[in-house]
Amino acid sequence: MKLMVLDGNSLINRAFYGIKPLSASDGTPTNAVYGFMNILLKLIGEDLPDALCVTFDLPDPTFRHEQYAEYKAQRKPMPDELRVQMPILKEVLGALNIPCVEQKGWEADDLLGTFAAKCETEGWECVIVTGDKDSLQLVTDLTHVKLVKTRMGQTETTEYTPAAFFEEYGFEPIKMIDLKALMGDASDNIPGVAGVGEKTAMELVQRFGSVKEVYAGLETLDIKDAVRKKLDAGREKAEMSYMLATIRTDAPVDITLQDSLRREPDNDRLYDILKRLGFSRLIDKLALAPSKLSSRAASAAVSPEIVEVVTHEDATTLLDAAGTADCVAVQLDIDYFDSIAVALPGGTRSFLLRRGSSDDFDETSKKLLGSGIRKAGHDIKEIMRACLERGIETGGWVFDTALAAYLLSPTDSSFSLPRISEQYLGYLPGAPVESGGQMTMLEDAAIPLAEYAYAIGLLKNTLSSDLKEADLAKLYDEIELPLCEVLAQMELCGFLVDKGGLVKYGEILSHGISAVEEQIHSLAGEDFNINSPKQLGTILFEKLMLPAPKKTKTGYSTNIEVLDQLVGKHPIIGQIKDYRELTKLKSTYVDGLLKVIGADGRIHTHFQMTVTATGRLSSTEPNLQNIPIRKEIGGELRKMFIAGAGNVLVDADYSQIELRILAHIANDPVMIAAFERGEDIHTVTASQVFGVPIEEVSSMQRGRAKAVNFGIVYGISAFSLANDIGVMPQEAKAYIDSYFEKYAGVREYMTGVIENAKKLGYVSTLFGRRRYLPELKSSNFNMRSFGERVALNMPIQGTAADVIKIAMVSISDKLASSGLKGRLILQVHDELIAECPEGEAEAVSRILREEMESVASLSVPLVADTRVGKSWFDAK
DNA sequence: GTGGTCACG
DNA sequence: ACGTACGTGACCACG
Repeated sequence: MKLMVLDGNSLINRAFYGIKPLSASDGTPTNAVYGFMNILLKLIGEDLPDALCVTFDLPDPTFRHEQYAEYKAQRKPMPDELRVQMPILKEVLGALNIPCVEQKGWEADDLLGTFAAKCETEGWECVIVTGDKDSLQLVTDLTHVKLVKTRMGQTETTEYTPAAFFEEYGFEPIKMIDLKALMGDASDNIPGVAGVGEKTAMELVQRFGSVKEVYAGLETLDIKDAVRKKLDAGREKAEMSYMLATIRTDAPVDITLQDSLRREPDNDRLYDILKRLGFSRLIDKLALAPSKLSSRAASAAVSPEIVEVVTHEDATTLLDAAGTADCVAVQLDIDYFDSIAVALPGGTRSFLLRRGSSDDFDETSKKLLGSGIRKAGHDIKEIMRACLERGIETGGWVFDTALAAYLLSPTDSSFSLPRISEQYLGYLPGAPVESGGQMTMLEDAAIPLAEYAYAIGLLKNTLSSDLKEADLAKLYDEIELPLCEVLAQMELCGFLVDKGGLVKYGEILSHGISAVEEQIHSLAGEDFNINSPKQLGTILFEKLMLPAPKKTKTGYSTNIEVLDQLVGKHPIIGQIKDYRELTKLKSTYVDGLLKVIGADGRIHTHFQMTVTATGRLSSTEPNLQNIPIRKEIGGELRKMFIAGAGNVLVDADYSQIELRILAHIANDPVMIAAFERGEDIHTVTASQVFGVPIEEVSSMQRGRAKAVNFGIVYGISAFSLANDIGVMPQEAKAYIDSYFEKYAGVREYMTGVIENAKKLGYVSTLFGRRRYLPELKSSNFNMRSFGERVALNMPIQGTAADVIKIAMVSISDKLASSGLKGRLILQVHDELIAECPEGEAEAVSRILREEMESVASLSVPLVADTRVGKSWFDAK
């Protein structure tokens, strides 16, 4: 049997400080409860305990440690945002049927120790979960401690067994008491021996075993005189500290091990609480359904009446109404085009048409999708693509609920229709319907569609007024919505691939891989899976005894940084680097791309419009935005991306768009002047930072200046810059200081943008795109620093994203209106690729360049370079 | 499903 | 004193 006992106070504290602020719709802070739940569920999943309980301490300073009561009183009080979450957590635990243990006057450690002792008596295993190292003294063969850390919202645990503890500390767990008796512990008000700190205490315990033995041999043992003196003076304090540091195991808790055996949660109650807290992902994860009561209550007010359109006459009536309406809401099944639902504005009904049961289904749906009817939909780019693929003409899409929700808050985790409907309307469409009661004539599968259409109609109202309120309407109407069709066309077009060439290239790679693999295995003296970081780590750092410079939480790190440090120490390293490079190319690119070449020989990526936090697009299935180019062998791959017969590719990319945007936003005269004169910005920066004339900048200096420029865009820190360019942090700091001295406008921008973001709670781009930054309010240093870096970066990266999106829309218009055959086929953040007949190359190049450069008039010129070629390799 | 690794801007 | 660049997606191993 296994008991898991969680240190409630410690864990909720960790969660509170480690997780960005979250709140329920009524404003109640919820981050600590959320974090606690995640830790709890993760650990239960990992450890599968038979019994569970959570301890909470209610310290009563007069009961124990009375001498130090005054220190306790000075402890920082719990922040209000955390205090209000304590009862909520207990409520959740109650619904989970997990017992909470509180005992006035007893500290968390004593309660944990008491449970551990109970387990030891019964022969149960015990896992103590806490964020506090104090309880490590409880570790035995039966009792393990899992130490929880939260980093960047991620929770990590380290399990301490007696062996793991010994490896780290060099003595047995129980000797923790001796350690603390000597070094003391300010947070627990244990004085320790004055003048003895961690280092000395560790050494004493490791060498002599215990406080007792140290004092027994104080005169004779080999101890530095200075230390001996301090120990002698602190004898009494040490004895008292030993007592204070010893965790007690006799707290009078009235919960038995039997009481803590796991029981089924009270699902209805749990659902209601989690819903109130807005923890929808948790609800999904726990597969909780609304209880019958709350389901009816939540949806009764807004569920539409579903009307099936059967006769020709029904259809005509609907089409007439839709044609005169300002905007109708439409949802359809884009996989089969078998059903389509329509909701009229202001109505309470949702109309459903289905192939097979509606007369003239094809005819009617065609009219509904046509440009004569103004429509709102969810993810209209996907709908447009689906229509284009089937040769169905479509138009009249004037609202997209997914895009609207994305613009309002791009960092939300999902923009699925039910999610945003629940978020903005409190209505969950497509929820399982109670069977029995009123019989419905409709198949269950069709009901969600009708409810979705209805939700889209309601959402349009809410979201469009929210967009106006947040000054996002222009961005939405003039950039995002028009872009949908551009992207749908690009996806439809696709990128032609030389399949035969790709296969051959794959074969060459395979030969290379076999050869390298063989060499690696022979150098290692055994066969193993080189792709397994675990096995590779064992070979490198245990068998070959190479120095392991870095560890990950699961083992040795074997990433490229580590390997680079080991180059020259063993011939296997270079081979492993080659192996990695070759297998990456083979599996991700050659095999991966071959899998997604369409019947037309072209690759049709999917552009995601609602994924990134900054407004960029992303590309999936496959990702065409990360095709290799930096290394020679990978660049070969771009030769396989080609133009069709008689066509060429036109590649246009912005030059230094992010730094130009920075120059504009920061209104920095030095940087603006450099761009106006058309100078190489990295060289200019080097000249500024290193104080040498432009002509004398060395390539090393230019390289470092380039890293500084990148760093500025990302929200720089001396540490990371140093790491990046391989200098000492002081040196990196000197570069940054010098940079800010020369580019004073940039410095002002950096401080100003953060200040402003703290005031407003968000940052925005030149075109008004927003990103909210709750991290800035975090009391956790790392979290807050992250928020500050994002505040610096998002306006730059996001403005660049806006700029190229605008260019895409105008290029697409211009290409069509000038009667050219050329079409855009790909976007890679600052680069656009078009395909056109050879004869159009010049005209298309000019359109790309001109439209890209004239998107906005900034205080620096926007510059785009174009090239023409038969393959992506040639055109770049 | 998650973490490590590595491809891109 | 804290631990460190910004934004993505795909593949593999492993639990």
